[in-house]
Amino acid sequence: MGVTRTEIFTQEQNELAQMMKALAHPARIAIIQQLLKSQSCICGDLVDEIGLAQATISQHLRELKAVGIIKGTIEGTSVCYCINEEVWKHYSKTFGELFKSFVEGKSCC
Amino acid sequence: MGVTRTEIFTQEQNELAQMMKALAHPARIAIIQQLLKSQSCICGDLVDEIGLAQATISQHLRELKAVGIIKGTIEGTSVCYCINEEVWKHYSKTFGELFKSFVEGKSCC
DNA sequence: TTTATATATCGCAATATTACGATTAATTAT
DNA sequence: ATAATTAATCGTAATATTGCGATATATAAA
Repeated sequence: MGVTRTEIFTQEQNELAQMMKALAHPARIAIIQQLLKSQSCICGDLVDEIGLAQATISQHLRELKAVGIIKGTIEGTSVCYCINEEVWKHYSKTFGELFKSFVEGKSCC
Repeated sequence: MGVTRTEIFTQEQNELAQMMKALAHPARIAIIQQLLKSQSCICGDLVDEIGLAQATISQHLRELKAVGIIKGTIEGTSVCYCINEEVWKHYSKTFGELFKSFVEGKSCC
């Protein structure tokens, strides 16, 4: 009990859920929004702009990196993060397909 | 420690995160997919098709209902669930806007 | 009224997430 | 070499989520 039973779901369902989960925290949304605006992509700037501890931001960055949605490049003593275009497009397409699969007026109640 | 610090984020960021969270579980994705296919929308059928206990499915249904993405109608002794069109469109639009705000080739690393 | 059926809720155990201080590791500047 | 700077990781506490059996609730059938 207490563990998500991924084995009973399809790969697609698990992947969709994982994608959603990666963005299911306001700090991670904030990070993504910053990177989309594409000004400061330096980790330290993200720490300043979002009001969480450095360790916490680093943890959120790791989660986003784990699903591939961002990538980081070391620049001297700091790290520059940005959106991984390829993965971002994949997310965009997958989410888009889910939402467009809704057929207007088909609701039964 | 251990509580999401919603107070330091914008309403938009919190709302986006909450929307993602509602769909951040394969069982809830599976439920939504079933309702999109719009055959069996009866709770009991969902329990049969997804392999989780009745209590667990009921809990996931409650979470989806809590964010308004589905609605349930009592039909005799059973309950018919379906997508809430209005809320679904709102989700679709909000997610769409986030993803289309990505500017091609702007990544700095 | 009694019984059967369907769903929601309660209570609990297992696990996961969030946050942060402290520390480590790696690079740059002195 | 040493100190300063930046980010990752460790360890831990607080809280949230997941799953399910048991029970409650509500309607329908007998």
